[in-house]
Amino acid sequence: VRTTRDQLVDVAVELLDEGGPAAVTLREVGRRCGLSHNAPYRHFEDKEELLAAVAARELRKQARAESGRDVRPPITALRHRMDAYIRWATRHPARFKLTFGPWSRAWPELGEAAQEARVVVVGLVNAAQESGDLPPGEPERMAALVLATAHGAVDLALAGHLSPSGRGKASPLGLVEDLFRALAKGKA
Amino acid sequence: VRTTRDQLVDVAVELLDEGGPAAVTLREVGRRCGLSHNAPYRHFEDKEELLAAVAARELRKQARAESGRDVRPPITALRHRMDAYIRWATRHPARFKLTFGPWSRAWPELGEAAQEARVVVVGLVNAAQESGDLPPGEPERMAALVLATAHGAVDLALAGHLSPSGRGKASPLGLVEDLFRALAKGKA
DNA sequence: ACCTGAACACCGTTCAAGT
DNA sequence: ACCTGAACACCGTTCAAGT
Repeated sequence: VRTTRDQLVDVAVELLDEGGPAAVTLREVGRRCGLSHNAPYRHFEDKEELLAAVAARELRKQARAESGRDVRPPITALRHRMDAYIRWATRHPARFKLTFGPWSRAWPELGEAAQEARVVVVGLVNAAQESGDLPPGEPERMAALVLATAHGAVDLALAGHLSPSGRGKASPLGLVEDLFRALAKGKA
Repeated sequence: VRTTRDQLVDVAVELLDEGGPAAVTLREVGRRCGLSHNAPYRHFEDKEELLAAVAARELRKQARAESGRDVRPPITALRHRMDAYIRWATRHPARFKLTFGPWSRAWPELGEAAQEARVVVVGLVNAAQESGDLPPGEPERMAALVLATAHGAVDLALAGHLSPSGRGKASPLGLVEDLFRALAKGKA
């Protein structure tokens, strides 16, 4: 079903991609939907709630993308998952930044989307441990380490702060692979 | 010297800490300095340049904090450095978020501050390699891995997305220590 | 339940003018 | 060189009113 609410979220993403966070305006969102300048208030408490809905939907979409592929070995599936995350952030930096933006309240919908993304990674880490590609240890914690590295690497890369000097130039995915190597050696 | 420009940056940080990014307003910054509502335009091109000045100053201050301590062994000094970074971000989330916010132009001052922070970490990684606490390998790249993990861990923690489930609960510093352990085992 | 139009208080930015 | 005051175009939000 394509509700007016969904359309408002669509237009918000459109504006976000076009002109960055500053371009997302309740009034313009209303106008692009052919409604009055404050029609959005019939569907969202305020601007922050619209932005939270955008963030939750995009993060959930990302979490479910490419999760159907059942690649072997599991460590490769895990690498593909983190590669998808990094490519998503690189391709849609404004959406990525919004997703982890500063919220003045807690948004359950967004928290659930984040958990959904986390659960997928924990499952892949678990499988990689069973196949012997990753050492034993609490999967939740190891997944957090993998996610933190991928997330931080791509965030620093977007800011242009990921060692732009010539030697030892690092890509976000390259750093994740470095982490996998370090973890794998630890198991031997 | 305490120039008017410095005072404007001070007030901007004050507003940022008080009410988040939305509270930082050129007009209010002017007012709090006892000037007219658009006096800031005599010192900054536009709002973004003021924010970039704030970000650059805060990041540089962070990079230089606790860099004088000469702790042994070097791996401990490196851990202290990352701990300082994590505590800074946790204590001043709005400054941290602003520092890595989305800029429409490149700000050399900010880039230099980031490089300054990076150089410190590269030096500590190098020392830890020489003392045998970290395995050999390009120091720039290993430093990028360490920084990415710390940065991503604290960013996820601020968003409340760092495995808030009971078991395997991870703190940003705990994840950095996990990384050190994985790297150290690799050297043997 | 959803929408409109006027209204209020605010903001970024520009401009003519002052010292 | 630095500052002021008026002005313009915009925005988030509220409210009375319509269907």
